[in-house]
Amino acid sequence: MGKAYEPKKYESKIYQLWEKSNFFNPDKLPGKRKKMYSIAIPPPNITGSLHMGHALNNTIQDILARFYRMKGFRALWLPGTDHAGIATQNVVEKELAKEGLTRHLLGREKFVKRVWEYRETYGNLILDQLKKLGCSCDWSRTAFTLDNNYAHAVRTAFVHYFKKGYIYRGPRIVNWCPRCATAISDIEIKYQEQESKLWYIKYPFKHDSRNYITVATTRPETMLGDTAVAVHPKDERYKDLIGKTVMLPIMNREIPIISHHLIDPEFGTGAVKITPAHDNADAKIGKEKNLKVINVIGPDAIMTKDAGTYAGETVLNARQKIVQELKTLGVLKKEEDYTHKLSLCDRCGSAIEPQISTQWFVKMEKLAQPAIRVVEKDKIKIFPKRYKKIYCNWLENIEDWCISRQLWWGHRLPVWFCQNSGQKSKNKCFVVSIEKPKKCTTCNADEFKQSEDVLDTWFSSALWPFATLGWPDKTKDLKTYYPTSFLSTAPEILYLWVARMVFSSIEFLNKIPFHEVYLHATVLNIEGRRMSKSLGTGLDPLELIEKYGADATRFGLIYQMTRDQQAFRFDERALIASRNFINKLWNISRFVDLGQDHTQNINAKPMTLSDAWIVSRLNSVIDSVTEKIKTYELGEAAQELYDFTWHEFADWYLEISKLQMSSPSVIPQGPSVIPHEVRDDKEGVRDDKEGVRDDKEGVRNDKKGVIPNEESHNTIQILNHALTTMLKLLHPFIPFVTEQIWQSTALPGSDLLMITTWPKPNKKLINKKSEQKFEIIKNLVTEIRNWKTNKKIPLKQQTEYKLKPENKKLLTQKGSRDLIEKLANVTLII
RNA sequence: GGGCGAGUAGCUCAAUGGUAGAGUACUGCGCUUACAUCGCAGGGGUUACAGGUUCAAAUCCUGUCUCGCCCACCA
Repeated sequence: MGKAYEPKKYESKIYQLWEKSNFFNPDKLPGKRKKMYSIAIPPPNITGSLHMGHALNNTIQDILARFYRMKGFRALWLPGTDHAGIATQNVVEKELAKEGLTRHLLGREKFVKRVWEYRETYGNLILDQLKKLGCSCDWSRTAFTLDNNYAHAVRTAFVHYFKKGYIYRGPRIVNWCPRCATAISDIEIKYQEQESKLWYIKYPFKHDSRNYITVATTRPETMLGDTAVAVHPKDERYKDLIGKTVMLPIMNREIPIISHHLIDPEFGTGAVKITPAHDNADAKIGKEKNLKVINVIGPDAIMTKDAGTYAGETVLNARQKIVQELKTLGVLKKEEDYTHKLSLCDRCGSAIEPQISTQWFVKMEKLAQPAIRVVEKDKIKIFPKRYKKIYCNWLENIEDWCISRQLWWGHRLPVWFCQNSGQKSKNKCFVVSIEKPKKCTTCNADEFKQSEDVLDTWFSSALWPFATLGWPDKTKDLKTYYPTSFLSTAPEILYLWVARMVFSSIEFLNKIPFHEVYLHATVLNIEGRRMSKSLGTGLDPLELIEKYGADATRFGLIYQMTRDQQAFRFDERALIASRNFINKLWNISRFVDLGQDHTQNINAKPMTLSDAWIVSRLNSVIDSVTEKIKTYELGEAAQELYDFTWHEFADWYLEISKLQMSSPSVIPQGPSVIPHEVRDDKEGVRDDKEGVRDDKEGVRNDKKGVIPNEESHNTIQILNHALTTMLKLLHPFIPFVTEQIWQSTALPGSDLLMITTWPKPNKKLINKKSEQKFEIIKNLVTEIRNWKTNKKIPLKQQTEYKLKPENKKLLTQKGSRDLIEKLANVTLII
């Protein structure tokens, strides 16, 4: 073993050793293992590369998987990737753009083929990166959301919902990019501040054309499609006008004045023109109030025939001309300078034109109820607790889920439109079925065309925990590992993903998908900004692994985190500290040099006060760390292990062990410090120190090559036992170095540390009295050293120290005087 | 705009209502045969601000300020 631990030298070798063992596959684990533990990984996008959030989240999962594996569970951590519709399609489109191509030029079939090629090349990169991090996933079960069997699960789910009447088709307003000729999602929109005008327009009352209500708008051209004017129900100015009608200028259409709580009385005049066809908010109000939808802007951003005299104009031309006409008509009250956020297509920069189109929906009301109940009743526990309320609130106010997307990459809807039927419109009669139907029972058609739409990516990921185990088939895996035990993920996908898995699982399997959910902290950079590639505020975990090693990266991340945190600023200095800690552990091991078969249970008995103290502390730490991992207090557990290993075991016991192994007589002795339970061994109590001291004459301070006396031998056993225990406790956090230490000292044929048994605390050995007595000695030693430092006496220099009278009583413990004198290099004057 | 969280040592974070701790940085000494990625010792905090409850407040309550995260339909 080298003086310093070198991660690069060992990490890949150790990982290979684990993989070769097959123990990542729970079915290959030794022993009976009746209890199951399973985690479905939040599948990263195939376009993704590991970022700090992944590093944190997967470290958390690996800690849990390794912990329960060592606890004797059949632990499954099932890995995989998500096809990630929009994200992946965009990435490939950008690639195409570099070649001067577009997906439209390529055509759907070739484009999809191209995306599959992309997936073959890059799709598993992120999984390889997880291996670098040390993740103990069962790679033999790796899943992908577009696998054939997964696709079957997706279609099964769709058909199920449809047959139950939960899926329907309907109009819906979407963000439409006129140039790309597609609907795009909210996340594909970028916003740009723009200097513009706010136009105030008078809408005269029908029966009193001299009076009017004034509305304010940034988009006067949409007024051609207005079907109402809305005010806030409690707005005193307009209260009496609700229900009256006004005449829409230019179009001379009679439209009602309605009320709606979404209207902000503070904005403009407090009265808003409602254009359900071309505005998101208006569409919602329109739907609620059953307003007519009039399309005045076409998908090409040209005014439609319903725009009357403005038909055929571009949006901007129409706007200018309409403002002119309003002036002429004398209904333009005023125009104001106004800066507003313009929605632009992220890809091409065109202005978004909201459009009504036909989409598919899942009715949420009945699905949401049981999903709320299982969380309310803590059948599924969410950590941190505060997210429970947030989750329930969202589901209580949930709207129907739009599941169709006009993309090419994804699961096409299992909807088959009848082609040769008597129906005039080809899209009116259709069959919903898993496979292409032979005949339509409604219209007798026998030619079909599958829907061009694909499903929202989250529709397929909602099935992840059970589809990956083989659902809808009743597989052995499903029976064995479902429901899963634990889900760890980022808080921002609580709605998008977690909630949807819950109701899907209840709907399809009548089971919860997982027992506990942990929403981990967001990793911020040191300035407190979200780590993001596009902002350039991210750190690359792989570079950190390269620099500090995988263990230090893991430990440093976990060490900075506490369970209920919402976010923390990532500090690279924590990784340096972790690297140093790992090196410390390495060197502790070099000193202790397990040197014997540590796979055997070592029965070390505390013989001295120091022994009793360290053994007591060790057992407390086992107990506490075990509890903390179970309740996801991983940062707290890491800190406790750090402190114990370094500042108790290494700083104190290791130093004392040197004394115990060289001249045991200096050690505080005595039956009083040894718990009764462990004194049954005849070695446990010694009464003839003098004799032993004589025996020790000439013995080197080197435990190798000497015949150890009882105490020295016992000290070695305690060192061994403590180190063995620490390695086990630390293994889930820093698996590589602990396994390497284990391997470099294990006998041939012994187990991997990865599958050794998790330590159990021996509560009989937790001895608070010994701990207190030892604390006194520690404090006294520190006090004397401090005195020496202040007196500028080198610590090594032997000197006399006059004990303060109040401290004399502290020396009642046999041998404690000798220990203090040795540790502080003083001769006590009492 | 709504919801949530956070403001504690120079920096990153801890602390069931009871003497405010750690890592890092800093200062002094030390290459003591596991480790200088180290050891020993030390300095450093009116716990954002203002009130209140209490024998006792970093902690509980109210308000203010600042920052962050999530959600959202400001025409």
